[in-house]
This record gives sequence, C-alpha cells and structure tokens, in this order.
Amino acid sequence: MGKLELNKKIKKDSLLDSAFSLFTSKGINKTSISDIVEKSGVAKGTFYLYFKDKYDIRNKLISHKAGQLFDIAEKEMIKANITDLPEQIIFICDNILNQLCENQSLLTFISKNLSWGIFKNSLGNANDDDISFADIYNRLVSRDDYEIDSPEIMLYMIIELVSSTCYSSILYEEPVPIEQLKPYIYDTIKHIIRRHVTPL
Amino acid sequence: MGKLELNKKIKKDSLLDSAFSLFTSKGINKTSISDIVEKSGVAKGTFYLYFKDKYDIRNKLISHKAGQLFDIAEKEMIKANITDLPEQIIFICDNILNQLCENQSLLTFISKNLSWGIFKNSLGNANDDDISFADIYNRLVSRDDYEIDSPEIMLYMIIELVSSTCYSSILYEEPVPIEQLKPYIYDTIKHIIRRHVTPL
Amino acid sequence: MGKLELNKKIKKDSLLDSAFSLFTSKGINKTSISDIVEKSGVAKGTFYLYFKDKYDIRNKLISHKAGQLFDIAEKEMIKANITDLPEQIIFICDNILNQLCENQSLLTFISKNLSWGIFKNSLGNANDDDISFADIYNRLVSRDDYEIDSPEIMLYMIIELVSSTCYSSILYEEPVPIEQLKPYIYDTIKHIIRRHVTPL
Amino acid sequence: MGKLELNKKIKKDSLLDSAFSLFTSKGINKTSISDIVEKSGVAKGTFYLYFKDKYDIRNKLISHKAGQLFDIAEKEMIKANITDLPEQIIFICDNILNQLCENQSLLTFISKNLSWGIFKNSLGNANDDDISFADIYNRLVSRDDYEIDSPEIMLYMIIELVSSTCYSSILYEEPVPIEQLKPYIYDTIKHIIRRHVTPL
DNA sequence: AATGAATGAGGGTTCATTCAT
DNA sequence: GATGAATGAACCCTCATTCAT
Repeated sequence: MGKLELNKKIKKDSLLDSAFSLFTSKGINKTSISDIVEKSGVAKGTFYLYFKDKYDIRNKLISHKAGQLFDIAEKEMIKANITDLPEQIIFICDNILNQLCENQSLLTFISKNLSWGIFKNSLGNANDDDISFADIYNRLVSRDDYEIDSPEIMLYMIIELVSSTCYSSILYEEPVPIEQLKPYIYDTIKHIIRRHVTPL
Repeated sequence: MGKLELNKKIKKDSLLDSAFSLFTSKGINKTSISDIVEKSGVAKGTFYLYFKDKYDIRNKLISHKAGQLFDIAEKEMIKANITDLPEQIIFICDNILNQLCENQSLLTFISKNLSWGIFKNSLGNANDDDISFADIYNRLVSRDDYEIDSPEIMLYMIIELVSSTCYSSILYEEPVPIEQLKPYIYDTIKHIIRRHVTPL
Repeated sequence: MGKLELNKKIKKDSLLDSAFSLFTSKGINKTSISDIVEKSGVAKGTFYLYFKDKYDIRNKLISHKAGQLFDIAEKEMIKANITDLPEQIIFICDNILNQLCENQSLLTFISKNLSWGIFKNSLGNANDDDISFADIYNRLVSRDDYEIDSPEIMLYMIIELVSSTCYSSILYEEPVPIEQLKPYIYDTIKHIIRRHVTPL
Repeated sequence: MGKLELNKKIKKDSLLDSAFSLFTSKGINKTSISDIVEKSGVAKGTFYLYFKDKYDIRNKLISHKAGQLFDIAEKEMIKANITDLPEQIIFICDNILNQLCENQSLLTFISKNLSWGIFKNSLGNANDDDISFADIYNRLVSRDDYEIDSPEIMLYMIIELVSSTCYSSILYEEPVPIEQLKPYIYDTIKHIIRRHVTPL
C-alpha cells in the first residue's frame, strides 16, 4: 500500500471514528457533517470524497460494527471449543448481548438503525477489510452434522428477537434488567432452534 | 363541550391528522412544522399552542395509533367470542399484523418509533379520549382462570418479537413474505405463552 | 394600506433596491443573496418570503426597470406634444437611448438580460403598481389614423435593433460612439416603420 | 508536430469539445470545471495548464465557433459563385441563420455570449489554426468594385440586427417563427447596405 | 386564542484552485 | 507534463421559534 493510499485510509478511518463517536453521543439527527469533519481535523469537502452523505456513513458504520460484534463472538466461541450447533448459537447470542451491555452507546447506535435490509446488504457491500457476516452464516448452514430447515428464517427470528428485546432491557432495565430477561430469551431461542434444526 | 372548546379540539385534531399524514408519507425528518400547519390550514404560531415540538406530536401520535391497533383487535376478538387466553393473544397478534399489512405507512411510522418506553408511557399519558392499552393489559392479568408468571415479561417478549419480525417481512418481503413467516411467529408465541401461563 | 402591509412593502422595495444596486455594480453572477440581504439590513430568510431565488428578483427588476424606461419616454413625448406616429417612435427610441447613456449601469443590467420573452412576460406579470408596457403598446396599435401591418414584428425589430446596437456603442464606444451611430440607427428605424405603417 | 505536441493538442481539443457540449446542454453557470475534466477524461489540474478559468475557455470557444459559422458561410458562397457584394452579404446572413436553425444549442451558446467586443477580439487572439473573421472582413472591404462608407458600422449593425432578432424567433418562435421574420430582416439588411455601399 | 412576518443560526453541498507526488 | 486528493470559503436554503398585532 503506497503512502498516498495509506493517507487516504487514515482519513477515511478518522471520519468513520469521528462519526461513530458523535452518532453515539449526540445521536444522528443532531450530528452535522461539520461536527464530523471538525472532530476529524479534515476539511468539509474531504467528507464528500469518501461518503455521499450522513446516511451513507451511518450505513457503512452499522455494517462494520455489526460485523465486528459477530466476529468477536465467533472467535470467542472457537476459543471456548464449542461445537454443538444449538450451543454455538446460544453462545454467540450471549456473547453479543454481553458486548452490548458493556458498550451501551454501541447498542443505542445499532439498535435504532439495524434492520434486516442493512444487514443483508452488509453481506455484499462489506468493505474489503470487513469481516463479513456472510462467512459466519455460510459456515453455519453448510455443516454436515445437522439439517436446517429454512436457516434464513431461523436466523432472522433469533436476531430480531434478541436485538429488539435487549434494547430497552439493557438501556432502561425495562420491563426488567437484562440478567433477569436472559433466561426467557434463551429459552425462546432454544425453542426456535429445536423447530429448525435436526441432528443427523 | 362549549363551542370554543370544540373549536380547539378541531384545530388540534387537524394538526394531528396532518402530522400523521406527512410523517407516514415523507418521514419525520423531512416533515417540517411549516408543512404541518400548512396542511392544517392554521398559522405557525398555533402549533405551539398545542404541542411543544415535532417530537411531542410524534409521541402523542404513536400512543394514539398503537392504542387504536389494540382496541380494534380486542373488539374483533370479543365479537369472535374467543375466551381462551392463549387463543386470545394469538388472535390479537394476528389481527394487528393484518391491520399493519393493510396499512403499511402506519407500520413504517409505528415500527420505526415504537419502543417499550413510549408504550408504557401511553399507559399514563394517554389523551383523555384515548382507549388505553392499560385497560387491555389489566383485563388480561386479572383473570382468575389462569395464573400468569411475569405477565409483563411475557407481553414484552411477544410484542417485541411480533413488531420486530413483521417490519421487514411486510414491507420488503425479506427474508420471506409475512404469510410464510406467520407460522413460525405464532409457534414461537405459543411457546412463550406456554412458558408463562398455567390454566387453573 | 395597514401598517403591516406598509412594512412589507418597505422590506420588499429595500430588497429590490439593494439587488439592483449590487447587480449593476458587481454583476449578477458575483452577487449573492447574502450580499443583498446584508445591504438591505434584513435577515436572510426574509429574502425567501418575497422572492424564489436570485433569478426571480432579477426578472422582476428587469420588467420593472424596462417599464420605467418606456413610461418616462412616453411622458416626455406627451409633454413635447408629438402626435405623428413615426415621429413618436423615433422620439421614444431617442429618449430611451439618452436615458441609457445617462445610466450606464442600468444599460449593463438590462441589455445582458432583456429578452423578448421576459418583455412579453412583463405584460402580464407586472406588479400592481408597475406601469405596464402593454398600455403603451395598446395605445400605439389602436390608433385610427394609421394602419399598421404586423405591429408586433415591427416593434420587435426596432427594440432588438436599438438594444443590441446601443450596448457596445454606449459602453465601450465600439465600433463607434453612440452619437456617431445614432443617425444610422434612426435611418434604419425609419425604414422599418415605412415598411409597416400606412397613414390613412 | 512532435508526438508530445500532438498529445497536448489532443488534450486541449478534448477540453474544448467537452466544455462546448456541457455549456450548450447545461449552461455555463451550471457547468463546473470538474464536469469538463471528467467528460474529457483528464485530471483537474490539467485544465489549468491550458486555460485560465471557465470564462477563458468560453471566450475561446465563442471566437472559434463564430469563426466557423462565417467560414462555412463564405465557402458556400464561393461555391454558389455569388459575386455581387449586397447579394454576398445577404447570402452569408441567410446561410448563418440556417446553420443556427439546425443547431439551436449553438445558437443558445453564442447569442447569450456574443458581443462585438469578443468578436473584435477574435480578430487578434484567434487560435493559430482558427480561420479568422478578420480575413473575411478584409476581403470584403478591400474590393475595388465598390466604395463602402463606414464598413465597420455597416457590419456592426447587420450582425447585431441578425443575431438579436433571430434568437427568440428561432428558439421560441416569438414573436413569430424565423421563416416569417426573414423577409423583414433581409429587407432591413438591404436598406442598410444601400445606405453604405456604392458600386463604382 | 390566533396570526404569520421576521429572524438568523446552521444545515448540506459545491467547486475553483493548489501542490505534493 | 500530468495527476487528483485536499482544501475551506462561500454558496443557497431551511426552519424552529418568537412576538407584535
């Protein structure tokens, strides 16, 4: 990577970092592009060399951050040497939930903006250096020790269930704190898995 | 209600209607207070006699519209003469889903903004003439033919599951159209109910 | 006219005056709306209460200023008690040319922007208080002591001839100063009139 | 011409072509230098190696395109074997008018920007490879079978008359379509010529 | 209570120009 | 000579809010 290429990457990453920091602290609506470039220390026009507008940088951030969540969770799972598929899914959910508990501003950012559409998008549009959600998905459905009925529906339901229920529980402890809610969530996830997965 | 009282109600309702129509067609971010008052045919200053700002009117609309959804569903349920609690819950979910299918702009509006917080809020702050979600909730938990373990958690999970999964499925048929998704949703709801409800 | 109405008129006129002054001194391209409102001493937003954009205020100014030119010329003509139609036309042309010599910034502004289209427009859209070019045109063609063949073509040719030839001659004395050019212009105008007008 | 020389000429011509195409389709104000270089496929900085700014390239284009008009018209005239001076002038006017009818975007571009000043300029500054309007002018005034009184004034008046009257007539058929206007224009041109030209 | 003219900060975006490579 | 990333001033325009009427 040439010096110039490197410089561009630094600028872009700096913009992404600044945007993320501002989006999570002030919210997207109240963050202006002026804010982002000021925090990045680059000129206003530079922003438009890398992103179309505020929503473009938001979508790229969501894909990136969501991918990171899954990637970290999977790495931990492998380290823990878990091989049973249902256990793997539960582990990943739990790990992600824990990451979000530790990083509530990330939760604020992701949960308000994550949708299945953007998620699917991240399969294709992922930046070159992004760890893609696609890999995890593919490793999951291509296992030969299980037969999965409609894996996409299963994942969709699990993801939506987890991400929608955890939001208010983690951030506001409403209706109950997350630790109290977890057993119910995992019980439901197990049920969903049972419905879709058959060991061979 | 005096003539003056009535006039005020007309103005306020007109503002609410206009705001709803604009929010659902252009989105909240792109709707200005100027747009709302213009559509309502009242003066700009008048808006501030009734609402604090755009987000105030949005929250009131969400409570109101969400309440309506439940109210309609419950009325239909009574008409259908359904008394078994699990069946009641399924019926209400199905009815609401159908309402949202018929009214996708309402779905766009609600789903992007509905959160447990605002929902709970609607229990207290409901406009005087609003049918409150609280009533339905109370009727549900005070039945003497069932024992419900953590009814709030149960409802929370069901509501979040339904509202989060239906959004992308209804609007974009992603990952599958809602009719194909429904069996999986209802199966999961039944599981959740079984976990919480014991017939006496 | 109420106090409020009067205040609005003052603001609008102030904007028109400021715009005219800036357009003639710096040119339209280099005049920004910020410049105009600053010179007027009103807020930026106020501009948009009265005009759509820079080109809107320009067109209104052109109509207005062109109308004034004709109005002054006609008034002088009446004062001079000239009744013969060809002499009237020559008189008006001469008077307008003299006005433009005296007011070269007006010439700069008008000549670069006057087109038959905008001119015709001014017949209809004239501000209420504008003296309309239409009146002069109508008085001219409805005389019963002359028969005019295609009066619109005649006027079009005279107006275009005069306005296009005077521009460079007055401002840059190119190819010759206006006083030297005038005989040729008037000779040509007389020829055009002869071609179109028959005394009865 | 060396290979390098040739390469430079290609770049420059490409910039001129792109600019012309954009100026005529979007207008000068809405054409940016970015647009021009993008269309040309050269880098932004390259533009400044050949032109000072947007108005520099515009003036060069006007000279060039106006020169072309005259050059084509004269070639056709010679081909048609017309030798009588008044007939030559009429022929050239008619030919140019026809060229502009066929190429209305060229008319838009030229008419809004052509002025006697730029025209005279083209006599001196003409690009090396341009056919100069000066040649035509000189051939015209140096004939020994006619005496011309003030040839510059004559040409000035004819050019301004034709270019100003044809604009709205060709583009908007206002006040009448060009074919209907032509007899009046030519009649007036003949009158102007008669006034200036004496056969010897 | 109702109006709507006025505000002016601040938003997003463009673009001519520079200069290190 | 050629490049194109970077600049940042300047642009147009919006809009929530106020307040005299």
